[in-house]
Amino acid sequence: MGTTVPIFSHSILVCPTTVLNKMTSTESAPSVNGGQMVSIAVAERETGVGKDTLRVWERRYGFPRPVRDARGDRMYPREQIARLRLMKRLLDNGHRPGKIVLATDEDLLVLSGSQGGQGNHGGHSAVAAKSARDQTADPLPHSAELDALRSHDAAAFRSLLSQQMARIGLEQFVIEILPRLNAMIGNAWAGGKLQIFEEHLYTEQVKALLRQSINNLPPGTRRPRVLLTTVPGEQHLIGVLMVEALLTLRGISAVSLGAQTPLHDIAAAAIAHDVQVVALSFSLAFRARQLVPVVSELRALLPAHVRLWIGGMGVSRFSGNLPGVERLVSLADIARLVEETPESAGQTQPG
Amino acid sequence: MGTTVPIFSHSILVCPTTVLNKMTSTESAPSVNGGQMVSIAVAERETGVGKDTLRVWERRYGFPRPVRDARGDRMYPREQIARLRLMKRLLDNGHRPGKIVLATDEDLLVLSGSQGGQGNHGGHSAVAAKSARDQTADPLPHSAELDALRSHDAAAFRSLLSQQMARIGLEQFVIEILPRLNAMIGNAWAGGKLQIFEEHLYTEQVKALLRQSINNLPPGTRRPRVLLTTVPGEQHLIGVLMVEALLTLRGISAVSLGAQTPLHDIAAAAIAHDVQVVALSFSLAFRARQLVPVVSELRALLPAHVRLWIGGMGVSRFSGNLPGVERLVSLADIARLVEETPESAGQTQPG
DNA sequence: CAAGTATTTTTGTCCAAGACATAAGGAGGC
DNA sequence: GCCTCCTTATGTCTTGGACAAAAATACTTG
Repeated sequence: MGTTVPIFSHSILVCPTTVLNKMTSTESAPSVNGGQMVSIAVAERETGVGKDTLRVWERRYGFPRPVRDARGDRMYPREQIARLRLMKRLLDNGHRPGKIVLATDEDLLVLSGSQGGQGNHGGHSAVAAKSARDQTADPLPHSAELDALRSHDAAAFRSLLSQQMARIGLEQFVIEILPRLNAMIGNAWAGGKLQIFEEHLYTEQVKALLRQSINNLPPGTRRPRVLLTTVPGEQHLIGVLMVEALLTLRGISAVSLGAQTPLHDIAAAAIAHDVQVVALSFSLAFRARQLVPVVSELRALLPAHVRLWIGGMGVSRFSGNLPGVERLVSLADIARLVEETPESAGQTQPG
Repeated sequence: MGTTVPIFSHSILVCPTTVLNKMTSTESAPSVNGGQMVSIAVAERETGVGKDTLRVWERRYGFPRPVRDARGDRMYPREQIARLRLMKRLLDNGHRPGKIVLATDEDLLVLSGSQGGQGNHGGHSAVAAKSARDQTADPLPHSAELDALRSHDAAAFRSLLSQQMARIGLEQFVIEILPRLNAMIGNAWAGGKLQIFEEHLYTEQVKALLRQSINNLPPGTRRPRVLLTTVPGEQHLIGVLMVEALLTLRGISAVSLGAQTPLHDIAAAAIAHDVQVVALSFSLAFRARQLVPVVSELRALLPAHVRLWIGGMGVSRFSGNLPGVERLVSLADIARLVEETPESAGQTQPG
């Protein structure tokens, strides 16, 4: 998912890290102890907050404050898990743990409901939270798509998308409708108005529709050959699919490697597949600070004659320029970039 | 990916756990240091062996033996990562770390090549390994598909798959060809005969083909309604897609939430979508130790009337039974499970 | 010798407290 | 308003020790 997605931090692929810790018996034991305690491994899995982080929060902020079992191991009560989940969501929206641990549960709920997707980082604090309570929460534009998602009607949602696509065409659909939808879903999720599984459903349906559309197009044959993927740390593939659709629409051959290809392997693949362009997609969930170093590194690994395109919401917030790297500010830029690629000159009609 | 996939441990979406630990720069930095070092977080992601376990192995067995960066942090050379992957694979097959750390790389290859997917647990040891050396090492069956992948010809590879599917039909293709291919790719990858990006390409192509096939079928309408997804920690979606294809082939309505849905949200989705069945896919990359606890936990979260199916290579190696959970030993079992589901009785013809 | 039980070894996960680099926030200057 | 320097906040990593569950081995008994 994700290129252009305003995204929900741990939506579809949040968690994975370390691997689940403690074993099964640990999990069964809790249920014996009154039935509602979970080990630190389970807590990590259920909240998306790492074990180390859970311990350090406990040490620094005094929360969470798990009880200990006979062995001295942490056992988290369900309520703390629930609160951790809430906190995690706020963290993903730009809040800081030091601030929100002090807030009351009520404040957390208000915070999660009041603020939009991104942008408003900074000044948030427990205090700001209270003032926010006065505001009317985020108006969230009404849309048939959102209604379909909220009523869990995958077929209806899919139909709505298909109809729009049929009406305005794949290109316009990808360039105009999808970015808007992505933003809307992202906001709804961030505001707690959409559950995680509803957002998963959205992502799956859009991906399926895009893939279907791409499959129905004749395979691209024209230059430049483009390699599509995301870097490690970026799980969202929607952006890649959107670009793949636009390229294939123009008869350009695109090869997708899916998400999170190690940089070294991207470079190896670029050479093996003999592409002229490598295109990367970055969602808002991608750590902003990592963008420049990662892209620079990949640029260094790639042969000089291979162009590097980067796009997605994660790139939009970055203003600088990197030598040898081309930014895809809007999806419509693809046309321009394609024309600017020398290898394509013979076959595309500029202007 | 992954349900039934014999899979390559970190294929497409390896990482996730906690959030990527060290940053990307960690990943990029190494390339500066001679180009092939990875942090412990990355090592965990790429090998499937937990951080704690990596450290304890180093302490006890002297392997892996990472170098240290300026900060004193472990940096694993690529070769050790490759060896760890091989070891992980053997562990998943019932070997024990204390034995195989002593074996030579050659022995590891022989072991991984000589024995099939599962079954032969028990007596394996380094000694057994050596005797195995007499056997011909993993012959890696020659296949046109593998050749196409190795020559990076996505179109040719896709054609091969399409042709086979057209010849024997989607059902047989999913039940017979794909598991074999997955196993072959997994072996090739584990044996270092396939690069990461080649395996990414494989995964993407198969997923695209499956999705295309599913889209071409009429949407399922019959009971039971099935919810498909994977748990946090399991990124491989191929298994989910395979099951989705088989269900849709039978006219059964399946809803897919993609990979890594938090357990809580799986339960919420099951209720919201009013499904009779939740089906999970586990690849070999999924930590064996976590299977029982995770499944038990989800079972507890789900309403009693919702059935829980688990399948994939990650489940095959588990022999026990869990109350209220049904194992999908082979893909062909789907027919049986469907018939056994009460809600479907009115519409399916048993026996 | 088979089968079952007790004992030993192996193995993964957890804990503690500390260290440190990077991110975010804020101050100051152009 | 934008950029740079400085301070604080935060997450990840480190070491060495501990322990329970699983696996392997030894031992008993029929």
